[in-house]
Amino acid sequence: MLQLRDLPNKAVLDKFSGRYPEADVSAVTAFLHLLRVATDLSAALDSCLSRHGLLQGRWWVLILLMREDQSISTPSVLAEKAGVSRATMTGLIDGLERDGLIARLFDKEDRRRVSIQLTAAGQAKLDEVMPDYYTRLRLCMDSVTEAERDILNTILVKLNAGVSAFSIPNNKTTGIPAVHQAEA
Amino acid sequence: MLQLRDLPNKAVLDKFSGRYPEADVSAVTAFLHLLRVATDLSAALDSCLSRHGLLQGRWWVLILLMREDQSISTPSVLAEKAGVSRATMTGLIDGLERDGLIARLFDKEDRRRVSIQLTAAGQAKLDEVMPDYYTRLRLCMDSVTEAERDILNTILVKLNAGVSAFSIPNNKTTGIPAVHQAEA
DNA sequence: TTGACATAATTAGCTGGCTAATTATAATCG
DNA sequence: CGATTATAATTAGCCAGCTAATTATGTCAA
Repeated sequence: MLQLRDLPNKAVLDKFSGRYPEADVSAVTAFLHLLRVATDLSAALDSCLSRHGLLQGRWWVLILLMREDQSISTPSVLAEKAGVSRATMTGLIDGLERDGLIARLFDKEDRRRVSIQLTAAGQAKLDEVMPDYYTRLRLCMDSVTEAERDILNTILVKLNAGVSAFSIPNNKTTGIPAVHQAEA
Repeated sequence: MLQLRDLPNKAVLDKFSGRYPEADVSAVTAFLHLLRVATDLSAALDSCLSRHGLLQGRWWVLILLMREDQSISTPSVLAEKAGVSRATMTGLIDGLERDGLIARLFDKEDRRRVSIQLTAAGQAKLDEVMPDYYTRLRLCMDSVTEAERDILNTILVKLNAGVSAFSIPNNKTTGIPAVHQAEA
């Protein structure tokens, strides 16, 4: 994700909105601000996890396993739930297996399948990481009131619905007939 | 950034907050929701830009140049403002130069320095991309009211201040004496 | 029953980020 | 002056994602 160190100030916004009348200044400001803070939060989370020898991808796999009964799942399901490709999940599992945090269990019934199970060491790692993560997150969000959290969620739902606007064909500005974009 | 496809539901949150009393459920929910939506917005922006042959890094360099008088800057300043390393900026500039969107100008005074200038083709590319971007962004944010945008910004400022909580040493949960962490 | 297709996981190779090392040049101080 | 230090950009090589291809296995219908 883009690391926006230098958000536009008033003068820059005026310059751009002068040249591009399509610009909605408060929308641009809020959008860039959101991306910027989310990137910083993500980096901060990484720095917290790395103290425990984890990164977001591997940490999330452990969490997904702990959510399951018996702490068991499969690579393809984990890939889907973590939002990464199966190839990437294979790599994450390789690393976690090497560290003894998860184990591969080969399926006798269907030999294409592999089950992934959290080991005792993996659970112990979570029991070390999660209290630290939760404590820091609580502190991070401390000044955001419950009312603000509710409104934030409301806004995020709206934004999530709006994401599709970025994929809708726009023949006016691209000059490409919409029919061609629809084919792509 | 983590691609959280599967946010925790009530049952999962209860399970985790039962085992880890440090968890603040509404904080966790809002935090993950924010990261999730920001990731989706970032990916959507990429898909918009890629229709014009750009990605976020290269697009942002063009914007940073257009902000400047004469549309000129230097690799090190651009790296700082874009939040990437100088090495990465060298690569971005290589690509943009190859496509003729920017030009390297060698400084006669100080031969270590290189200036980077937006070319006419680069400005033309922005004039093609920005209206499309702004139009889509306006649509994306359409249902978020001005009042909500204000509150969002307020919340983001608070979260930004809270980011440091992730880097504060926490000797209770890590078991590592704070003095050692401070040295690291 | 066997050929075509489907599915699961992995491997191979690409990309864009990073850090550390390198090259070139300038500035400073004994 | 000339050695040391500082600065700017680049190169080299690492890592974590990705897609596409591969391997292995299972399913189904002619």
